[in-house]
Amino acid sequence: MEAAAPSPPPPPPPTATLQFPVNLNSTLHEPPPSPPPSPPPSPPPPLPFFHSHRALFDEMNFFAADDKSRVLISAADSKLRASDNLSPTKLDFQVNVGHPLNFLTGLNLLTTNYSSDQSMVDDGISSNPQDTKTKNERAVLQAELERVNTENQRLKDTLNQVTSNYQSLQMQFTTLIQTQKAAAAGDSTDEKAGDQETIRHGGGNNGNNLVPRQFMDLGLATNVDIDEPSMSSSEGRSDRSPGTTGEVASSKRHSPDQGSNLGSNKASKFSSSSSGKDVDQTEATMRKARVSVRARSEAPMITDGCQWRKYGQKMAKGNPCPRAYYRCTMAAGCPVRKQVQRCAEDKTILITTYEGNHSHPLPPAAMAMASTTSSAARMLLSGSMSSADGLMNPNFLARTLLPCSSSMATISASAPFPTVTLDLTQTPNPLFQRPTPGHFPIPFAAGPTQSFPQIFGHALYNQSKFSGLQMSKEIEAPTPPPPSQNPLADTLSAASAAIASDPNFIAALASAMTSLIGGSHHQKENGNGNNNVDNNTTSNSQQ
DNA sequence: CGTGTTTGACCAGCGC
DNA sequence: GCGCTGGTCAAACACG
Repeated sequence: MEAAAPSPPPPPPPTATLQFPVNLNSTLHEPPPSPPPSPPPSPPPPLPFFHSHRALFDEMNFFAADDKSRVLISAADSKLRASDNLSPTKLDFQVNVGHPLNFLTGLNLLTTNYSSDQSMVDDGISSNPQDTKTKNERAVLQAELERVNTENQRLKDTLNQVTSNYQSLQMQFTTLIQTQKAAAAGDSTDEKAGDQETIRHGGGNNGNNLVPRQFMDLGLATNVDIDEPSMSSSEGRSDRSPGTTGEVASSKRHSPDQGSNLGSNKASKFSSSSSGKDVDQTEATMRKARVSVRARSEAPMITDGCQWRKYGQKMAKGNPCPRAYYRCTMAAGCPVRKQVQRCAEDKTILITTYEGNHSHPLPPAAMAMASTTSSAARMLLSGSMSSADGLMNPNFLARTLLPCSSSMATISASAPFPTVTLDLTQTPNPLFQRPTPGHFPIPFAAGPTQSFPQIFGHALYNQSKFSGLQMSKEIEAPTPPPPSQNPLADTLSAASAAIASDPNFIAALASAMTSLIGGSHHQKENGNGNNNVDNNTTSNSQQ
């Protein structure tokens, strides 16, 4: 009974709702309700914080909305400038704008003399050498702020451009696939080879461009997926009025058939034309594509930023832990559903399986996970469309979806549903292991080398269709995925590495993911998985 | 009273 | 056809 858990009403999201990436230091989260009566407990000024958190501005801004970013920085800036009404706690925070250089000394002075600086900071008449020094340091800090602002803006511009390119190329890719499908209809054997070839070598530009675009989809793609329009058709079914029962039946009960269509009738259906039927079929297939996420968590459910309503629970065969069924309630008719179940072998592993695409805007917190799963599903289905087997190299997904981790991605296109599994239980990336005060520390903690197969689920062991891509070899290997084994993987590796090498992106991604998963604790505690992420999505009492 | 959860019943697919 | 299983429904219930 999840609802039975004591769930005090979530505290109203503080103004610093973007703190979620900053959860590395919970002390920064606590807005001082009133100026602390005493200075920070630690005698030495907390300036060193700043050094370690300097990059947080980048990572926060990376995902942050513009306004919030500016607010954040301007707030810090104002704190640097203001000398009044600054509590010692706030002063600690301001230090975070610092530069890893020696001007910490200057800040130290500022802090040390804070109580008596009220008059000397702004009067501008003091000839005190300390004052001059302080001013210099302030100037340095302001310059640094300017630099950070500029960098942030540049990153956002780059982000927008990449996103735009991605969407454009994705459309081209889809068109290309369908065109090839039409051309090669009826010849499934050649079709597979041709599609694989398309992915690997399909046009120097396309093949190369495709990779980073899909990679970027991880955090940037919106929920407005290509199949989004068709979601409206599924919205009617949520009413569950008797009149829509037929639709429900057609959309739900036929799912296995749709899954089989991936292998049998899909080609002809996709090659029929570019009419809405194709779109419907794609959408229907997409909705049935599943993305599973394995993560270590003792929370009943990982926080992905969405609102979910539990609508069923069943005991699944072969697992003593019940499987819970949730549907997204962030918007009426949202077709997204997920199943949550603990791994039978290791109950610390939570297996969350997502299905469908959101038919509504998502908060930033949900965007990351939703985009990840959506991308995985789309990629899987792209593979399905290009290949009757719906195959992809696991490295592709692993590096495309989670480039900064070594988590493994596996795919099963076998019946009943094509499934992508993202294994986050063995992420060695310290970013994911960083203990987060105030947050649930488990989620991405790297446990011992996992002993589970990288794939799970009903039919996932039936990987006969994957033999051609050495899936099983990698899947069964208990070690991290080996280096890429084909040109596609090489290309992807290079592209992913290039992007992943950006420390800002890594930090941002890590923060986002950490936040997403780390919030699971709060979700259970206060029934709000977003309260630390986005004030626009507040009041979403989950479960 | 509204919202969300629980849980038994129901339905469809699948294998024998 | 029958039983098993996965998935969903919906009435009952809990909670704020």
